[in-house]
Amino acid sequence: MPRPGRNTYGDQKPPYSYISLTFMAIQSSQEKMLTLSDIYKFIMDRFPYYRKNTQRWQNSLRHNLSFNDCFIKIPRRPDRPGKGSYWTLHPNCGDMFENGSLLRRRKRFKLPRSLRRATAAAYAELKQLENATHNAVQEQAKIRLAALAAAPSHLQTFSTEASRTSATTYIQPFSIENLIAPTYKVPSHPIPIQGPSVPHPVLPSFLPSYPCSLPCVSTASWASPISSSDLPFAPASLPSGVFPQFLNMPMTAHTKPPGTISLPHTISTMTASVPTSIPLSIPSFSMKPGFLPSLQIPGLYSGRALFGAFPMIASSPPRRVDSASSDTSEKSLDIVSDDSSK
DNA sequence: CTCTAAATCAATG
DNA sequence: CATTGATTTAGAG
Repeated sequence: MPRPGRNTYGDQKPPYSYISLTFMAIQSSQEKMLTLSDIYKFIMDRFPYYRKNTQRWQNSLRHNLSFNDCFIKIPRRPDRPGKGSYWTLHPNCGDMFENGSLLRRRKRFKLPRSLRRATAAAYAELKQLENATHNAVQEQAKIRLAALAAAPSHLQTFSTEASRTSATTYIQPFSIENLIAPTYKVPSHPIPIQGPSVPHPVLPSFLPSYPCSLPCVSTASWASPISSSDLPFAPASLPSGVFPQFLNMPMTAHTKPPGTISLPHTISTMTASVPTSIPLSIPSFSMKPGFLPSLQIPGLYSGRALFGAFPMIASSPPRRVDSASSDTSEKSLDIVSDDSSK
């Protein structure tokens, strides 16, 4: 009995349907999600039969992707450009081949009309989110550039009383670094986001795992421009019980532009409440000037702010907050800083 | 054999 | 690349 995984069919046609092949390809991937060309490659790598007549079977495969509800199209992230969407498996289609036959299923996996519409709506929503997020980033860039042209007085409202009275706090008050990544102390309460707001859609429970950023605009502070002892983040709101796989997943912090910082930390705990919140533990790490950090947790889908973690600077001066009253109310936060001294 | 999933061809966006 | 329809092929019971 041939098993999927090792190719022993030579030039003979493997006894798998296109659905099976696609299923295998997506399952084999780390993120359970592949582009069309990735799927092509998986099949052609494993089964020499499909190295010929590509036009024919690839057209059939595309037909299958569109036709079968068990395949869901996921939009690309803006930070992962390329052609084509990602394809993933509907989480409820796992028992499609429960009878063992990968050739023909007992029954087609078909979604009710309403769910098909919901899937399409979620897809549209995600694309909208990408746009909104991009717009938010652009807006922030404008605001910060405008701040560069103007006096930096309102930036100082982010700083503490002590730093405002200290002439040495801003060594280069007009530097890009101070505008893009200004030194400021964030109080125990989250900074209200001003300017363009990012939509906060409901997470469809049927959407699959997906690496994403978390909406992390919240309490945190860091020093500019080089080293940081804390990273801005908030407990992430997640649907409960849907994605157990994000436990112990590595996290990375993305900067824009450019680059990625790998955080040697994983999500260790997860409460069971609804919505689930994840206490994140993040050590100190260095950031270069000009960053827009965001947390990335592979394996977790969230249709929320794709660049939600960067600190927003309000176009109008926010009310000043005194960091001295640092009685933190964020009990779910679990910040681990190996830089105990600031 | 019947039923219907799967494959194929192909038009269209 | 993606969607959809029409049509044929073929697996399962």
